[in-house]
Amino acid sequence: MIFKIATYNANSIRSRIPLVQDWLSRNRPDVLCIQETKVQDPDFPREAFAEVGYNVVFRGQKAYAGVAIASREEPEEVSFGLDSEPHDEARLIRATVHGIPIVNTYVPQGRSVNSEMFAYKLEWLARLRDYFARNFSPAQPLIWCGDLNVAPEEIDVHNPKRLVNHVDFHPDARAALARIREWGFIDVFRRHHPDDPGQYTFWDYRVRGALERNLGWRVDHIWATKPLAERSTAAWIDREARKAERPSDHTFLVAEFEL
DNA sequence: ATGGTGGCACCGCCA
Repeated sequence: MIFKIATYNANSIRSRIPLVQDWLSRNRPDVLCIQETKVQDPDFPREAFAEVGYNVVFRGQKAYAGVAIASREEPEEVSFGLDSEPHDEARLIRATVHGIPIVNTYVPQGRSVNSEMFAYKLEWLARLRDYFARNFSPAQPLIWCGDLNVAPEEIDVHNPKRLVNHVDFHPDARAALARIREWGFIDVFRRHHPDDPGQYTFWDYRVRGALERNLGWRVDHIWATKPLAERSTAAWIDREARKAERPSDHTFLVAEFEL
């Protein structure tokens, strides 16, 4: 079978219900990982997912962060948060779907390089590496996806020289991400698009004409351990979804695997 | 040029 997984930073799931329902109906992925749901669990619009044939598990809070995994099959082994303090349950959700463990994260953005929040981001990535090492093996199938809030390489931002002190492209953030990659992940999108510049998943609302001028960032990712990455058959960014009515500032990233 | 837009909170915070 072809196993199709997608990731999407919704920037409020309640604001994005029509867009997400339409996208799920047209694309029918096995799994959609969502970040920045921005809703407390009792108010999560689970019925909107059921209407288009999806189960959904989630953990959120008021106003910020929040993660969810929607899937056609019932998810197994669902858990929330890191395995060290603070758990940050609204930033990490894990589930097994069709036998494949999936970790969906909304990595802390970090605000500015000199802030405590940036130090927290770097610690968070280091703790996430430990989480993978304690709970999984790079020899087993595993998908890590989500808004990782890091553009890994120069090719992944529109102006690498100017953005070097941005929290999503700072050398320390890139090094922290590389440490996790070295544990045993392959960047599935890049595997299918080597040396293909201008492939972005996020265009800042605040930059005038950002999408048209392609002033974007590739900060949303689908990574897989080697045994699974070797089975990936395609990966693409759905740029059209960023042109929808009331779009998120991010768009959908999709990958397919032959299982 | 320390803005701009968008979302959700509530009268600012986060991205």
